Amino acid sequence: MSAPERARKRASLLAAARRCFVERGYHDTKVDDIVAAAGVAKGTFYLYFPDKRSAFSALVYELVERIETGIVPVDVHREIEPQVRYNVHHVAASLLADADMTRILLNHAPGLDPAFEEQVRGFYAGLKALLGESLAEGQALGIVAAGDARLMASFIIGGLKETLLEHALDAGPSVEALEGALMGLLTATFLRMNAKP
Amino acid sequence: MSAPERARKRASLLAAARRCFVERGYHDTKVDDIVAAAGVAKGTFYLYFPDKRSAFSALVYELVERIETGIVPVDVHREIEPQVRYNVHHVAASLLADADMTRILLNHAPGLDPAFEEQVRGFYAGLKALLGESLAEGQALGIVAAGDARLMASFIIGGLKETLLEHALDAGPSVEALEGALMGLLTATFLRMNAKP
Amino acid sequence: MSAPERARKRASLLAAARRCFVERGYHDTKVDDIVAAAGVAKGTFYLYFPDKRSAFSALVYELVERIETGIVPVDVHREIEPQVRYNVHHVAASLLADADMTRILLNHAPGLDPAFEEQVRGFYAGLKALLGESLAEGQALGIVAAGDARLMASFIIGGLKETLLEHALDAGPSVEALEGALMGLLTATFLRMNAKP
Amino acid sequence: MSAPERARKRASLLAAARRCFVERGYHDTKVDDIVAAAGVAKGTFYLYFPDKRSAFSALVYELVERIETGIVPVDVHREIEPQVRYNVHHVAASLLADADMTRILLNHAPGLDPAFEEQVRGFYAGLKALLGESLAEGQALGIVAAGDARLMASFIIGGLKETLLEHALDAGPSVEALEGALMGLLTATFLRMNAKP
DNA sequence: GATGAATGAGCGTTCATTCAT
DNA sequence: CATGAATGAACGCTCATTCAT
Repeated sequence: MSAPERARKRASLLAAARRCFVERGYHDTKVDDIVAAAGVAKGTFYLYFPDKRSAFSALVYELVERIETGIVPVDVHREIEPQVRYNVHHVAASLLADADMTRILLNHAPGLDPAFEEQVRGFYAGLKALLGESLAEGQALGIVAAGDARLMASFIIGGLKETLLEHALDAGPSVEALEGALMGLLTATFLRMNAKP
Repeated sequence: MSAPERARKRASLLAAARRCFVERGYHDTKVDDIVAAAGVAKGTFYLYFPDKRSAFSALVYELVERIETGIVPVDVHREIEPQVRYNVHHVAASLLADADMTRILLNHAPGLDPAFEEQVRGFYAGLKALLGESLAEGQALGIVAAGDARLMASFIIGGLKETLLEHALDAGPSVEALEGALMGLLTATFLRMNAKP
Repeated sequence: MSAPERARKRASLLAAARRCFVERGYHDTKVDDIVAAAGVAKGTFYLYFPDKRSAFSALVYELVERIETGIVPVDVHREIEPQVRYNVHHVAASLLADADMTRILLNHAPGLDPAFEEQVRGFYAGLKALLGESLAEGQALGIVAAGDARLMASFIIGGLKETLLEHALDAGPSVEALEGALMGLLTATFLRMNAKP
Repeated sequence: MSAPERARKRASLLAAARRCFVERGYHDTKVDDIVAAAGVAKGTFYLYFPDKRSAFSALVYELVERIETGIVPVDVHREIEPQVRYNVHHVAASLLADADMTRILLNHAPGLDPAFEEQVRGFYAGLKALLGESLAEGQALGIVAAGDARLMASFIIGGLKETLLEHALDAGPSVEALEGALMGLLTATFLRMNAKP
């Protein structure tokens, strides 16, 4: 079997797994459900994943990767607003393009088991560090509200998680509208982007 | 068995359950663990709870109740800052007085099963509605930043969840310090409390 | 459940397991077979044994213990023949009283897994050491044929294993007859018991 | 594929299988292990053997054949000692040249399953019959100790199995030394070869 | 012939729940 | 009420075997 063929098969299994995890959560999804959804025999699952946990982990990892690689650290010497807007857009679009996985990442992933929680927490920690640095720089330039930058970063990440999850769960207005609203919220509160360096 | 005696036993079982859930998470906690921790026989558990899920649910409900009943809707015609500070204090103190349960409520509770998720979501929805109304009133009075009040409420709730969870997980500085920092963050961003009605 | 009651139940499970192991061998005996033979539910098995292997091990251990504790080291300063006869009788009777277990000990036990093999080999090693010492003493007294006593001990143990297993498998003549024949064989070959110290 | 080519491939598969069975035992050797060791694909195995059992069986059969065909019935009218020595040498050398297979034949083979056990028992039965006849003849000539010749044959076979297995397991002294010791043991006990017909 | 992906029956073990004492 | 032995459905994972390429 050629490598891309194998990859395609793996992806199809992963897609089936995603559907199941989304519908029933991790613990209520049986390997039998996944293979039934994928239309293969049980043993086939284990040709592509060492165990059930790995399939779940792969799904989360995929999403995390996609988000992380797309984020650009804000360069405070260039115009701020478009950069922030881009990052908000990237994160929101990544998550909302895949509302199912958002639910999984934000809702089911924590509390699975310590090792797994670590993976997810690491992801957030990375985001927070990145954002925290940008905020600190911005504060030095007077374009970000004063205060503990690390705390602010956590607060913002939390705010984004909550609003995006809500959107993913309730299928709210368009992504564009949500992004606009979030940008408005950020500029009205944390960012003073009319201030010039 | 007298009613209070029964209540005491139930509480002791619940306490044991909490310890277990905190240490191992819901799925890795066996009923055997709980009864062992409580020092009773296995059957006894089922005299007080119809099943394992109910015990977990009761723990969450307890915490949710405690928080909800203590929140005071902000009366915008009186001085804002102490009221907000009180609510922040109440929520933070409730959660952090019980870092274990915070972890459970914020980390393990979602994704358990649809019915349970509903319970937790309902709790947050209530908080957001309450906060959203207050924010809207505040905006009318010019003491809250402009923008979609409901979105703002979700964002703030999300920010609080994230920062409080982080605190519960990492055992950060004192509750008082955290509260102070959060108040600073809120007043620097969402609230314009120096504006007078 | 009282201790003896529990012991009785365990013994009944063990008896069922023995029947199954004897009929089908270790690997072809399923836990389902054992519990069916014992007339209990599957879970019950695991109340008495941590796993399938342990039940098997317990059976072998039981027999090994019974044999080992009954063996008396030959005191060469007292009359030899009755002591040897007693030991032969003890071993033969122990094994043949329980032809099933003999089959298991001599046929199925080796080759199960390294840890288990060790247990069985240790048992034989003990027997050989004991016998070897007696033979060496006997040689010093001129009542045992000359030669490498350790090798002789192994040879005799092997001979006993083979003849007793054959007897267990083919249900030969009475135990008494077999014992008599074996004594005859030993006195005609290894032992010179008419020689006096 | 030419017949010898096919035979060579089969032999290579068998060699790989032997290595695996020796290292891990029958049940812990997977067909995957064998084909990996042989460097062929899984399906190939089934072109040469109908199933896993057959490969094992073939290995045992090979050894059994080699031993059986080399044994010479003792002609009591010619000098006994060299003939016995030759047979002891042949059996010992066959087994010990291949300590691995000895372990398999003597340790793992029994207890695999009833059909297989039959094969191995048949082999021993043949040896015993052959030996028993020789012993009986020898007794008639006064050069073998008196007693039940069949029992004696079993005893001797058992003794040889045990000592040879021990040697295979513990890697004792040289084959020659062991053979010498065994001959000494046999002549000191069962055989009176100095007696002349 | 050779390959190796796919199969699916099968099994050991777990654990929430029940109920006779 | 309390107990804890018993239950049995359920599940993750294995691996000998098959068969389309």
